[in-house]
This record gives sequence, structure tokens and C-alpha cells, in this order.
Amino acid sequence: MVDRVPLSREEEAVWRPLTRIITVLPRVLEDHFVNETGISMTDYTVLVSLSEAEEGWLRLSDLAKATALSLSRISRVVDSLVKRGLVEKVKCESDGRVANASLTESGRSKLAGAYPGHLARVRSHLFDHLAPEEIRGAGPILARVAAALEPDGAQPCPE
Amino acid sequence: MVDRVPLSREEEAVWRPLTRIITVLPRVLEDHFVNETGISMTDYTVLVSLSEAEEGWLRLSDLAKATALSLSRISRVVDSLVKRGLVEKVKCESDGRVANASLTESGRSKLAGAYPGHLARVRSHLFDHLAPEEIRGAGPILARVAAALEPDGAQPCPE
DNA sequence: ACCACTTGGTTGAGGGCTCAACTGGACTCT
DNA sequence: AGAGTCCAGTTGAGCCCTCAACCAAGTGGT
Repeated sequence: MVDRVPLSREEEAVWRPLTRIITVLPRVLEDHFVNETGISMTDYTVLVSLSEAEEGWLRLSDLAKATALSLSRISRVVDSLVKRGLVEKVKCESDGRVANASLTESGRSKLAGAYPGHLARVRSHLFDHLAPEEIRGAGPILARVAAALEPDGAQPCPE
Repeated sequence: MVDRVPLSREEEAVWRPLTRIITVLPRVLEDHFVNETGISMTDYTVLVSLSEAEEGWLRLSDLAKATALSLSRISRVVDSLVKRGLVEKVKCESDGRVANASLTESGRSKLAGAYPGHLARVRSHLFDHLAPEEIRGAGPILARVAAALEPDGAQPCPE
């Protein structure tokens, strides 16, 4: 039932650095946020998701999916953003259970302020070390891997 | 001072799925560990590092570097592994400050037991979605990015 | 109308992680 | 030898995150 063959040399050469990237990169980016913008990486992700929402707002559970955080966490993060005036939370008219979150003007400008520095970090830690062809080539591959990680439709052969 | 140009379409196509992978993959792997082996991903990483150590043991601060965790965290993780009988901690003879950690027999077999399942997960979530050429191509690229993330020698032009 | 069930969100408890403050061993300079 | 400094590890405080338990609003069958 379980695969006992170890990783090949080539797989090993992918997996080792990938684990390192997965653990270190987020920390490096987080540091930027804490030190220079006063919001956390998570806050930022929430603000980005809201800024990209079709209608300008998102219900909390959709926000949770968009950010890959638990609904429980999103609930608290949004509350904290509301407290800091960056986000607004309004109960849905037609369904008393749902709450919609949207950016305030202040949230929008906080996001605009944080964005360039974040991008600069992403560049200096990632894209500056990749050739243009490598970037072009990596997109579809990463998309495939990411898609497989999503809870639904993970299996390529759903029959 | 700060780069204001947004990500190109190709960069975006790399960055989006990569963030997703970075946040979701660790969680998926962690779940396996908790549910099936009784050790955490962090525990596992420590055990692996120790099993690969030249001399069979590592001082705590080297373990911290190897795992990219804070010394503080390592101190507690090792204590917990000691308490569970998977690791042994011995004060260094020649330098009263340092503590060396090494695997116990029980730790070694715990590692051997967890390894195949972990590998199977890594395969099913990652390598099963990559073609052999892709795997071969990705290694050096990821190694380069990972190297740039290491605290020392990060800058390609230190002059 | 009522009861059971489902669904969106909130809250309490607890684990993982880091930073800062601290302890105690070792090295240096006089 | 004694004071100052540095270094390895420990410990307390506190944030981030999840799970499980919960509450309140909607839905469907009778």
C-alpha cells in the first residue's frame, strides 16, 4: 500500500531546496510586513483578496477559501482589521447568517502602500534569481501542482 | 528606492500558485504526520537531520540551522523528543555550554516507520504531477533560489 | 406552525513558533 | 585571579493558527 522506494537523486534535488523555500520564504516576507508596514502577511493577503473581489466584498467563508485560512482565523483577522479601520464588515440583508467584508478607503491605501515593498521582496528573493525562460516555464508547472492541492478536483481522473 | 512596476503576467503565473503551494503543502503533509505517525513534521525534520549527521549527533544550534527553526524552538522540541524517548541529549565534555542530540534506537525506528508514508505523500502531491524532464529541470533552479534565501552569501554581488 | 437538519460565523482551548530576557560556561586581558 | 565579553541553551510572554463546541439564522418535511 505504501511506496517504499526512496526519492531518486533528481527528486531529492527538487525536494530539499523546495522544503527550504517553503519554510524560509514566508518568514522573510513576513518580516518585511511587520517591520515596514504594520500589517502582517495574513492581513495583506486578506486585503488583496478583498481588493480583487468582483463585487468589492466577500463573505467571510469565501475569504477563508481565498486565503486558505480557517474560517475561525478569518473571523478573528477580519475583526482585527475592522478594529484598525482597514476593513468594514456588514451583515447580509437577505441572509442574517452571512457577513460581508470590504475594504475601507484606509484599507485600500494601506494596501497600496504595502504593495510595492512586498513586490520588491518577491523580486529580490525569487525572480531576480530566475531567467525569463525559467519564469515562463515554471508557471504552468506550479499551476498544475497547486491545482492538485486544492481540496476538490484534486484527482486528474475524476472519471 | 522601491520598485513600483507590478509583476508581469508570467511572474504572476508563477507567484500565485507558488504562494498557494507554500501555504497548503505543509499543512497537508503535517496532517499525515499527526494522523498516522504520532510525530509532527517538525519532529520528523529533526529526526532526519540527526540521522544524516556525520557523527551521529548534532549540537542544538546546528540542529536549529539545519531545520531553519529558532534555537529556542529546537530546545523545546528536543526536550519533548527526549521525553518521548526518541532522542538523547548529552552535555558536551569539553565545553559545558553545548548539548549534543542524537537518535535513540527507538527514534531511529520511528523515523524508519514514518518515512515511507511521508514519501508517498510527497509523491502524490508533488512528483506525480511532474514529468521527469520537469523534475530534472527544477532541481538546479530551486537550489539557486534556496541558496539565495540562506542568511549568508545571499547577494550574488557582494563586491 | 414545528422539529430536525444544515449552514455561516464566533469563541475557548491549546499547540507551534519567535523574540527578548536570562543563566551559566568559556575566553581574554590585565 | 577578577572583570568584561561572548556564546549555547533555557524560559516567559505572546502572536498565529487550528480544532471542536457552540449559537443563531435559514430550509424542508410533516
